[in-house]
Amino acid sequence: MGCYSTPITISKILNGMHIGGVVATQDQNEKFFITVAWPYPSGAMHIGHARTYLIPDIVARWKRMMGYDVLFPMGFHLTGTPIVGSVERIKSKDQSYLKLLKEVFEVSEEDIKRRLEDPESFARYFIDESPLGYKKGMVGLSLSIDWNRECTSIDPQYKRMVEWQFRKLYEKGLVRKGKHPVKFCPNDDNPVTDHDLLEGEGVGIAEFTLIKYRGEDGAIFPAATLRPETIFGVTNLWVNPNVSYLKVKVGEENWIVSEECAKKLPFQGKNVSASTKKISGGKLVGRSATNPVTGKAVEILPAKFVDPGNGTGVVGSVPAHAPYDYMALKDLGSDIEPIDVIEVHGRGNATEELIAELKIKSQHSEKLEEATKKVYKLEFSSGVMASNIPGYGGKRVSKAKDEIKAELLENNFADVMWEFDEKPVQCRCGAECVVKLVEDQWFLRYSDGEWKEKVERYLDELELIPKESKEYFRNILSWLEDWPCTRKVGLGTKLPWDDKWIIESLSDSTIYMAYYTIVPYTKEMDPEAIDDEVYDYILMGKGDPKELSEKGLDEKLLKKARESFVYWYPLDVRYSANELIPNHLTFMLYHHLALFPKELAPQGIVTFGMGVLEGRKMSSSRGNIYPISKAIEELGTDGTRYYLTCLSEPWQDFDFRRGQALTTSRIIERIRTAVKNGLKFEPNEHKPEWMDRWLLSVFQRNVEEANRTLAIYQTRKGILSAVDEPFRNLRWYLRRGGDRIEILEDWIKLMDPFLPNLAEELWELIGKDGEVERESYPEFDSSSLDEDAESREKFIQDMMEDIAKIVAVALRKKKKDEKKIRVVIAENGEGKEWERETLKSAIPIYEERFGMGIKVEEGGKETKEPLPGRPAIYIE
RNA sequence: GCGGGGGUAGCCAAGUGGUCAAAGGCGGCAGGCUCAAGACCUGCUCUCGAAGGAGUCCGCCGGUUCGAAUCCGGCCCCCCGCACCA
Repeated sequence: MGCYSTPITISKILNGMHIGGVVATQDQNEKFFITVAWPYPSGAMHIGHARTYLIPDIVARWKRMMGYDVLFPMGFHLTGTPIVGSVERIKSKDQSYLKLLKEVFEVSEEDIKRRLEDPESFARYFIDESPLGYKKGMVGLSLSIDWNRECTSIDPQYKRMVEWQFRKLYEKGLVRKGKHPVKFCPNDDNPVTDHDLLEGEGVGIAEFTLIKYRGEDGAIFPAATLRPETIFGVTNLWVNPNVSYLKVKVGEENWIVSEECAKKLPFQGKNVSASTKKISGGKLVGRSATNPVTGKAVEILPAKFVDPGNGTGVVGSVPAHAPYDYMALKDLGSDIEPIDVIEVHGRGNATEELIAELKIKSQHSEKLEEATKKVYKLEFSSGVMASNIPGYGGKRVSKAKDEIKAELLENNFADVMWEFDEKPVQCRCGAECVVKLVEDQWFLRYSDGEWKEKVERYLDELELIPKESKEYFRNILSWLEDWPCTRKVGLGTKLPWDDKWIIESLSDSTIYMAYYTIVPYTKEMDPEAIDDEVYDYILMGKGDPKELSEKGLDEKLLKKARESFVYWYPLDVRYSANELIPNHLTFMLYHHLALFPKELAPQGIVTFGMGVLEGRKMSSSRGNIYPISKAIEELGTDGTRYYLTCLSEPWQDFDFRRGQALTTSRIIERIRTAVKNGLKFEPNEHKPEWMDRWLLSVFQRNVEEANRTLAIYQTRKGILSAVDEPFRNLRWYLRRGGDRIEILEDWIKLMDPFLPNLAEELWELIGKDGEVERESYPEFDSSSLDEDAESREKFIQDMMEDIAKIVAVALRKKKKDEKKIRVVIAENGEGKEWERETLKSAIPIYEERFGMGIKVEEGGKETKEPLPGRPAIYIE
């Protein structure tokens, strides 16, 4: 297999031509600033990444040829924990990870030791050095990136900007401290993300209300519930007679909870004094406790369904609305009557009905789970509080729930604790995770009404592609809450006013597009000398560069940085994955709108669909990736570009199939061959006189379509119009006796944004100097349109199809020897001359195609009269 | 559960009221070129049909309409996101 196009790229690299990239110029043309989500270099660059970076490259190249000053930069995101985690795994000789490095990422034993045992060096390895790394992949794909702007999220100058950004937000009151429950590994003493879990991915955290029933001796039985509104219907409490309970001191109170619960409470901000006083559940049975709201005493009864590992191990019993409670009372033979506190319009008690319907016989029935869910859902969505409930009668359950809970908490009648809504949740280290309440976490206040509204309003001005994503954004805003923006571990920028925290990775990369505009200048600055005033000047135009220069910075450099920012900002289009809409892209809008005037917020967002490989999710850890280096080797640079582009539009999902890619990408070779052959043609006198006009005409239609679709970011349609269609037309033209390829120059220009290496190669081949990419992109010229020529060729093609049908039917099971085709044109048709001339020109291709002689006649005394424009066809 | 997207021929994928048996690509088949293979070129690729026609077809079921892949209602199935994580 040939690397069709790579030799040119490589020769450019050798000639020192900025490794295939393109340096942005500020020529005071119209500017176009385009960025794409920067990669996190924790492994090999694969074909999915390749498409992400290729699509904006096509647009950047097109805009450049359209005469824009284009800025298409690239940086690398190193913030966060995965790289640090990978390095840890190497140090601890994690065999499965080492295997991945060696076998999938093709890292040598030596490089693992030499380069990968430090996070920054690890990242640099996958950015610069690895043959499977990002930069080699991007260069190999001929991406026209301005590498002068390369930067990372841990460059000191970048960190200064993030510090500036956070202090600004802090001053505006948009960052504040708060509490939040998280998944936490007690063994590692660290919060865990879903990614770090052995089991329990996607498990949610549910907030239980602990209702404080006071026992006779003053000890509190905190009954855990998800339904505080049922407190009015509690008839008794449940404990499990077979488990141990502890009396522990929580703050000033004595609580009786299960042993498991006593271990969890300290993680949830409860001040718990250790206690060794065990009480068996059985011993609690028979005691009584007082309902804090109704003041009624209720008895403590035994129930085996009570799970000591969930909540407190103490449960309030609401037989009217909880199937478990109902059955447990039945099992005990108790005469306690259920108390209805929720009504569902138009039906009786849902609990009793379901128990009857599902034929549930005891508290051990498996069907109780199902019944419980149904009752809960029904009563939550369509239930109202019974009319006799003071203060809440008639209120919707969904509303009353929160109000009652708030009231209970306010009166110290209740507390809260968190539990996973599914179990088990197990850390990679094997330990069982707990819910921890992080107390001094910093939050970005995305729930802030004013801030949120700004974003919401801006959505209407923003160009969103595909436009469906606007609905998606709106939906995100409807539920987006405050975002915990700091972490204890990982790479990144320290929170400027509280340096035990590191700014979390999605929060430190919300305005980095602004940073690209100034990298060439900040690189020259001493990071120590950069303070908030410097960024106030560069990004907001405040202050005087002359005064600032006294900090030890070059005044000219400062001015240039400011000019560059002003020149390029705002961002014209942002490319990113649609899975980043719920976080990064939304945050990007928030931060821009908080820090800059609306005019400087990103103008457009294009979101990518998902990619899969051979129908399966791409996954480095499972080895299901197709590294970009391999793609370039097997398909060639332009072959890879071609296949990735025509696979689907950017926002659509795609399935990369290597086998298909191998055959599809052969088009590069076919075009090359066709052009080479086309150059050798001798003038052909049999060519119909309109053929050249035809070729120019249909080519103009391709030009129009290519420009139209690129302008709306439809690169798939774009490549079909710029590459496939002209090629198909060219082949028809040659088949029809065409002999001079007048469109060649423009066609090469047209294909350049998509297949730059092939374009350059052909450009040279046809004897042109310089580079195609410096030429102007062809623009639609309606004066070349030729309706007559187009309808003639259309007529010929339609007739060919009709003849083929008739030949197939007429000659079924017969030999075509000595048969002839006779085409009879209507003699009364106005266009009979036109028809005859057109059809006669096609005789050679018809004869070749059908292997029979063909006659074109007029009139005739056939049974069926031919219609004008619809000649009759006879096989005889 | 909530929200977003989707189900079109062997596969991928265009297609938003008639011009649709449905573009294009891949695969398959046949022919040409070639010593041969690859590449390249041409044609065929739902069923029936001795004349350009007919039938069936776009996840399933109904409806609107002279006419539905396309519009409306209901159902089934698939993918993605639901947060402290890049």
